[in-house]
Amino acid sequence: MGMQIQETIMDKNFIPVVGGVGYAQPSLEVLSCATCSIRGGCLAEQLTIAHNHSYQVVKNRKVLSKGKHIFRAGDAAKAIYVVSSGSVKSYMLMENGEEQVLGYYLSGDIFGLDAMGGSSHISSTVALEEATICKLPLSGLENRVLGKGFLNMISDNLLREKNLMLMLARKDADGRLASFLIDMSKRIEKHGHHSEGYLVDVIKLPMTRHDIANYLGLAIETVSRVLRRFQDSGMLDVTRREVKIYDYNCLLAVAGVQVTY
Amino acid sequence: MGMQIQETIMDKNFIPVVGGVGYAQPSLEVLSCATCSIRGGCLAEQLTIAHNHSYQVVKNRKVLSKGKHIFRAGDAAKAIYVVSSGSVKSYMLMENGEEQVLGYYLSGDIFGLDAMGGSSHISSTVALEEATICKLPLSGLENRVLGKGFLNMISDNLLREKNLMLMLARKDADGRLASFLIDMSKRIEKHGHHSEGYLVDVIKLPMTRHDIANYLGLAIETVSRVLRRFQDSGMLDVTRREVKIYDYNCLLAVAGVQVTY
DNA sequence: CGATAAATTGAGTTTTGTCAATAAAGGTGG
DNA sequence: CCACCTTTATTGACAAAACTCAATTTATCG
Repeated sequence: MGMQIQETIMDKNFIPVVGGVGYAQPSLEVLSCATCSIRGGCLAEQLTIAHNHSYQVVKNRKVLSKGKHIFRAGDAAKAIYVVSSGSVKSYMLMENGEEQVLGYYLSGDIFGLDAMGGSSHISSTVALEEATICKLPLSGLENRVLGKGFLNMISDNLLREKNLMLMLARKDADGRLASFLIDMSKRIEKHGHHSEGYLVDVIKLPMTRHDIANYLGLAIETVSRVLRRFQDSGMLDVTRREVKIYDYNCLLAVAGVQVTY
Repeated sequence: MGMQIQETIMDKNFIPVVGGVGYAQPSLEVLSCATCSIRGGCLAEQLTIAHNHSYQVVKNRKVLSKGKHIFRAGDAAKAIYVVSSGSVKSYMLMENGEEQVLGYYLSGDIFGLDAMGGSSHISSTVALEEATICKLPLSGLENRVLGKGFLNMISDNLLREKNLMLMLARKDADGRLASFLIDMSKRIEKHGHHSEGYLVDVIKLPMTRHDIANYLGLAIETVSRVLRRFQDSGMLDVTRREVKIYDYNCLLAVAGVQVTY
């Protein structure tokens, strides 16, 4: 692909590296695209697949420690981010200071689309654990050409939102937890961290019960109790953040309807 | 604006008309852009503002009677629709045959974005009353240029979804109903159907209690009871589909937090 | 005008939230 | 490395919110 990739300092948090294979500059802070584990190809290339070659693609990659923000609501930013490893939480702060969790992004997920159209982000994003984040500066998103990857990204986003809406509008606490666990399990599996070949699917939840409850519109006590009930039924085992799923089909049944294409 | 507007038959439901002023062909079925009451300019123009003039803009407008579908889930369609008058309901049918209402679109609202990325719509849209719908065929959405209007559209959509999510995750029945009424009131007002200068804001709900309940994730009896309670408190009057709002500020207080820029 | 659909209202049950106490884990500094 | 403190999670008892079932009234449509 005859794409121009250039070293450019974008901001003090994200240190740019040369993309492609063979130019890795390994360090604790800066990683190259060569070590990227994202499957299905690099988003930056997809985003510019129908590109007229007059723009430059800059890829920045950084390791953020737990609790560090990628961006905050109000930040003027026209960029899209990709989780290369670890996990992040997207949330909004309301007038009363309360927080509403909007979603979680795991390895391979794309986030930061809420800045489109507006000049600044409406939500904030924070690392839930040590995470590697790729920043794709999209200055001048206007007047750019839509690649297939871009449309798929918007489409995936819409589908995920519809699923969440469905969950909040139609499901009880059991259904919400089951849906949540299935979603997490699927997404972890998708990106290669799944223990294939085993009967037991073990997932590690990167967020607190408080965050799960907030996201699902439940009280944290309800989250605890439902997980306890799931465990008592033999469907799974929970030990704090670690969940061992024994009966995936049963979990699917409890979750009820899902939205898919 | 040097835009090419051409008469082209797109499908049997939507009969194309010549855009601009002076070429109206009034009939019960076909209306021209000249009679369009959408404020803030035509979307078709905004969508192609940075256009390279090699594509053609086709505008189709049609009056649909109550219960008629604009599109159904699975329909292969790359188009965006605008409500010129009346109202429509967006919903999904789940495996068990149950319906989930995703949203309502009133005069001036844009819908049909769920087809982006995928080759077909994931939701269905039906007229709640007699409605005039403009169809903007966007064949070859890929490789088109993003105008500011397009980005704003996506941005507005995101904001509305965040608000719904917030409502379903954090608000009780009272909050949901209050938010819903405020949202409807605002959107009716925005497009000029508001009784300006009066102390009483009268809105006509185009959907059934069943649809409201479904959308808000409540039982229809709860919707009835909450509206009754609102009426007893003197905040508003409800007579079936007609709502007279006496104390907008009180309604705002009950609704609680809202998401805005 | 009658039949069907939509909306209201009441009674009782279920689900979920709130308050409170306790236990376990993780982090910090001596 | 351990003790301490803070955060996170669990569990129980009770209260509040919302749902279901059922009956009735009121519109709407043919």
